[in-house]
Amino acid sequence: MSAGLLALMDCNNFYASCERAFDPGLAGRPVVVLSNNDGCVIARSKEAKDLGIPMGAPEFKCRQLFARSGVAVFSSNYALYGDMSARVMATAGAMVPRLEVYSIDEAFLDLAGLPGSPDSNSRLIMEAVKRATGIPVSIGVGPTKTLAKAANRLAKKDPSLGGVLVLPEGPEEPGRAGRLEGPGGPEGQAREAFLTRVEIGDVWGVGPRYASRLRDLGVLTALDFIRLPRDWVRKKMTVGGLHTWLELQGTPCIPMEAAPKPKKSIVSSRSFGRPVTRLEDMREAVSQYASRAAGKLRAQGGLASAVLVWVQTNTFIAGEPQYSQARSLALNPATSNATEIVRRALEGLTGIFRPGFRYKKAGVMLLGIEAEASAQLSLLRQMDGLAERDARAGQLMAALDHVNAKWGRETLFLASCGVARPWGMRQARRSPRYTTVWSELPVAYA
DNA sequence: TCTGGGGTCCTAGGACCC
DNA sequence: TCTGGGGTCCTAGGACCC
Repeated sequence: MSAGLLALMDCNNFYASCERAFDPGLAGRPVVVLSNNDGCVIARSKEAKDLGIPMGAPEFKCRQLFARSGVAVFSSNYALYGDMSARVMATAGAMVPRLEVYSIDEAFLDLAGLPGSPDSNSRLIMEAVKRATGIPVSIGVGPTKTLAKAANRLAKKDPSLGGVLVLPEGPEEPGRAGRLEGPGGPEGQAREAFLTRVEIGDVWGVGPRYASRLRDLGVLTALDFIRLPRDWVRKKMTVGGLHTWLELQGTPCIPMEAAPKPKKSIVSSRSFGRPVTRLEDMREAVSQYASRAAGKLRAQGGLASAVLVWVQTNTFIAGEPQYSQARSLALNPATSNATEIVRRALEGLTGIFRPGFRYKKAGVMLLGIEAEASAQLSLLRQMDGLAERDARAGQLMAALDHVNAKWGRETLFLASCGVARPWGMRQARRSPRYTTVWSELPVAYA
């Protein structure tokens, strides 16, 4: 049995590829997708990267280049991307014994026990996903998650690999030839050659802070990194760094997760489309965020025991008066009831809102989340007859979720969230929600 | 000269991920 | 004028307890 044969599948330029999947006219054209409020570039097709458009570049600084070079520009369309992601995951998941969704555009795949070589299996998966969804993916395979990530990175960088890179299994694999040969054997040499090609900043688990500190010490590649003394890594980079160090050498430290873990905190926050100055508008926005957070909480079957609300002005604008403040309030008993969570969030807002500022952003966070199933039933509440009220609130929320699942987000919503929403996001160039809203289905006819 | 030795809980801050 | 929105984990240090 070959333990630890892991693949990382990563969608290429995912958001840009989603836009392209429904609009063949975009083939070969540079495509970029903007963040919420159309603020900055968060996804680029290959053609857009070749134009030198950097990740995270503010839209207003690129506007001329976009126009000059015929770049197709989209507001982000998470309804579309989330649904396309589910289709990609379902397609790949049907072909492997286990799949762990790691992010909207990435999954770890367990390839152990499949007939055929890892390379041919990876290519079959790549083709199946492309056929079913139109989304191109790259796949890296290795004995640990960190090595699979690194292999994936190289598979994307080096076009000659055709989107797939399989690393040799390492000397650490018990009972394998590599172990007998030691690090100097052919597999050990191949591994070293590979690690030399992985820049230190590209290693999963090494962020900008550590990367810069390591470069100062002359550690430029993954190979340099694994040659550092174990104790130094443990001391300077804590256990996380040590896991990275071990995983790069073929020792698995980060296991596959069967099911996504329930969130311990849930955040809903947005920058406003234009500055908010009036309390009424702020109350609508906070209502909206609190009720979105409550919806996410119910979706994972949780109850929150506290809600944190915060507001802030635009820290980018020098010379304008700045203000930011947060307040947290207990939810007792813990609840997922949107009306109750909104009520408490608005209470908190009343305490922190100061007139005379141009607010840029607000948010709501749910904390102290426990599983609904394990929630304690308060004897006191039952005796008070409050249990009945709780049950009715629960039915109301279930009805709300049901209607919105069936007919689309926000078919039903709390009146306190407002209707006109002058503070709402800028989304000037959103594509249709092709796959999740009936009226926006793509049209195909002769 | 001497100034114990653990535990637990909480918070803030720093690092990372997408 | 204009710069996203989510998350997690680890550690150090303080408060408090015996």
